[in-house]
Amino acid sequence: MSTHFYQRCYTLLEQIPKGKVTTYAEIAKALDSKAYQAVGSAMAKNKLLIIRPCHRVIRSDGYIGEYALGTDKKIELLLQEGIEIVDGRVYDLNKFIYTFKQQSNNTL
DNA sequence: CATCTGACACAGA
DNA sequence: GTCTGTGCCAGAT
Repeated sequence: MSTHFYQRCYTLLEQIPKGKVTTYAEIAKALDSKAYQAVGSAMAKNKLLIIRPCHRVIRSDGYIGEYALGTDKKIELLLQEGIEIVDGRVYDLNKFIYTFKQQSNNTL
């Protein structure tokens, strides 16, 4: 797989602790890119969605967004993680949001 | 609240 | 190798 970009997305996915969620934009920014949509595409293209907890990735609006197994399934999974979801969106996104640290070689 | 445009990476022709 | 279309989106109007 030469999809180096996608691989990075999957790697960041594993960085998300259980009970926490993140947004596509956050992942994109963590990759120093603005391809938030490409990040989502990585999840969709991912066949290991069972292994890769892509369900912990939601939209910046706080809404769950789409999911390969269906939005309802994604919500169910998040509920099991302990995320409070109301009316198809996270009640307190900022409460469960997880931001990636700058793991890049920041040699300032 | 609904709608349109913008930005980026990947797949197909 | 280049062009077009699209996608688990984001932000502004």
